[in-house]
Amino acid sequence: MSLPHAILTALLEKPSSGLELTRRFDKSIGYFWSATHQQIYRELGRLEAEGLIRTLPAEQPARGQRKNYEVLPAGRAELARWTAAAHDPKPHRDVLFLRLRAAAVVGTGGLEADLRRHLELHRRQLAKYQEIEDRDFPPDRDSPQDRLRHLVLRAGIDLETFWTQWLTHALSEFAELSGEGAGNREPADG
Amino acid sequence: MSLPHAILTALLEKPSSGLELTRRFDKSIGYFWSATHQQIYRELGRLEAEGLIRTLPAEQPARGQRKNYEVLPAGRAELARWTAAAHDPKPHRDVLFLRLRAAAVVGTGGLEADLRRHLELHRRQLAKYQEIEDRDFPPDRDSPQDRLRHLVLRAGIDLETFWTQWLTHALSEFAELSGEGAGNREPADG
DNA sequence: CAGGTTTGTGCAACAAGTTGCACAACCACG
DNA sequence: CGTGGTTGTGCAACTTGTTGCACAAACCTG
Repeated sequence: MSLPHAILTALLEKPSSGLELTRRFDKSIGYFWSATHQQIYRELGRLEAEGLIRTLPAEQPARGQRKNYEVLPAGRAELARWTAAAHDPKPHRDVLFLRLRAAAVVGTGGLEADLRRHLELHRRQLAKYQEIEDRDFPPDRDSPQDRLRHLVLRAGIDLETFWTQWLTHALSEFAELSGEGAGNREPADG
Repeated sequence: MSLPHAILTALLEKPSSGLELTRRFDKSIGYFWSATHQQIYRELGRLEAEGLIRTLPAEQPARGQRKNYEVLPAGRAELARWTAAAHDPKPHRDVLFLRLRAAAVVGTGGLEADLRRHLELHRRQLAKYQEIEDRDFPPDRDSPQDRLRHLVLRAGIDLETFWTQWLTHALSEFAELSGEGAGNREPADG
């Protein structure tokens, strides 16, 4: 439902080929919407068939040749419509919560190490985001576009902050649990 | 990848029929892993075929008859293995961030109203979680199982807190943007 | 006991995302 | 000039989740 609109946005920011798009989805856009090149090519084909984008008229190459796409007015209109339309927030489908719930039943053995690993990963991601913020969003530059992009980055920073704090708390709970004596790793059998 | 394990967890907590599971997925488990009854029935069939669960031997009914499932030792082992295995955290795939990024290109018209709606929804969800916390996690009850479940609930509370704060911030930015004069709703055309 | 509603189980088709691979052109290097 | 790596495009099969519907039994209610 959303990948075509992510592509339209990226193409409006700058007309690109499939591979260029893939690279941008590995960087900035990919922080909140990842996609493989296979997905992107498939979607580019659909969007072209629907008349929302077209290849830049300069070139008309054969298979295996680079193609540059740009957004047509119908594509811009569709993106504007989608952006303004109501979308319900979806619950956070996180495997980690599931695993904690499972651990309450089958024991916490091995889980702690992975929590530590996650903590480290989230700390790194947080540092990366903060670096981007320092580099790309100095206090003076202040166009509406900058503000909106900054807003998205802030969400990323705040979410990573949440994860580092929550994982730290979780690990301290784990430490207490295993410090309370035997019988805590494997709860009573059903 | 995770639904079967969610079902195993739920069945270990209490052997149930498909519909009972569906109801529990609409409540507590569904806060972080939702599933429809169709998904659940399909998965129950697979889990039974793999020998991880079985119908309670008491009854052996025909189609349209209630069936109660319980977890077999192999199922418990698989759940323990999965819980302890390493899983990489996935990026937050949120449509809202995509829409903000799109709004930076096609304008913010209409988006503000939906942000307000989201804020209201997240406030309500937060209130619901806090109610559950007050009701189900008094400071005295303190078994390892309780602690782990409380940890998951805390994550839900903190995430909803994040959303309400971030959305409030986003709306204040929007107010500033539209207060700065004309030409801000539709950025310069390409 | 006839007829409608609720409860419970389940299939089929579809949509979205993932994985694996194929293949063309271009470029560098001996 | 040929051959091997890199760049770029794309198909096919699979997995997971969603939507729509079918159908049986149980339970009311006149």
